Amino acid sequence: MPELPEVETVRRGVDQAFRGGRIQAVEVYNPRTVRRHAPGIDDFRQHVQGLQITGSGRRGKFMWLELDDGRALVCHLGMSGQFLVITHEREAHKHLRVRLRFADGRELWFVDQRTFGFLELAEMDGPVPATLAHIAPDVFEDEFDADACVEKLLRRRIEVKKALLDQGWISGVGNIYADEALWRARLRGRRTGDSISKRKAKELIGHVKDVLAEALDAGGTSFDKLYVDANGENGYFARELAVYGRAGQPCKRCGTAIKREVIGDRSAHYCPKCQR
DNA sequence: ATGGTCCCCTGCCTGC
DNA sequence: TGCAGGCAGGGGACCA
Repeated sequence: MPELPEVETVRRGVDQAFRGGRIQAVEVYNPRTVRRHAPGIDDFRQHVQGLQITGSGRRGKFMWLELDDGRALVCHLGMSGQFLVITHEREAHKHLRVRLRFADGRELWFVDQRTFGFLELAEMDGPVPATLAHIAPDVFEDEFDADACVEKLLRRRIEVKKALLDQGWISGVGNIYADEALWRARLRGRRTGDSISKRKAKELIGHVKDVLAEALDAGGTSFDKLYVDANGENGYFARELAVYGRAGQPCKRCGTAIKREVIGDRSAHYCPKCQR
């Protein structure tokens, strides 16, 4: 579910609440959530408990908590993952998968309905965890190279929409913001990378950055209870969406009815008149 | 390396 | 009312 703006909003909330905190105990309620930790649940618990959170980071839709043993607790929210800061005792959430108990009595809950999310322990490899080597920098990172990105897109034969969802090219963009950036660029997601002009490709990258930044300012996009920030609050970008989820409604630029199609097994929303 | 297919899950909504 | 099918914001394993 969550894309870069939502993950960044969550990261900020968790960082603010728990930077400097010490993890006293770890409880894993669903083994699937730590499936990427090969040595298993017990090993995961033993290695995480007792550690202090010294900071946090994010690349694309992956976030991590830096630990005082030099490693990182890497987290991906998948389609429905949430981190909730728990300050007062309350009944466990139905989809609580992992509970981190802190020395001061507070808790950090990893709640995840669909269990596509995961937590894993990773060594740091420079600025990012080693397990994220295959994930490209996102548009807000210093390492992000817009010109190289454009050149790469122009050589790709897949649809631009698919390329935007490829985390090895640009990370952090998911189905919502891919559609929104394409609409802003007046570009059909069906077009292949090698069929567009360099100018259009540059424009698209600019719109990706803009839409992600605006969504982050609004605290992300919430359609339902599956995305809330670490304090349980909604984001407000849904009202700004131009095409995502608006099939049949008028284009905010030209009034033509927005259409929905399927590209790469995912729904794609676009204006048939002003996107070419 | 690149591109395509299929799978992992749970819950909600629609139509028969 | 019940049930099947479609759909949902993601990533990765595996294949050609």
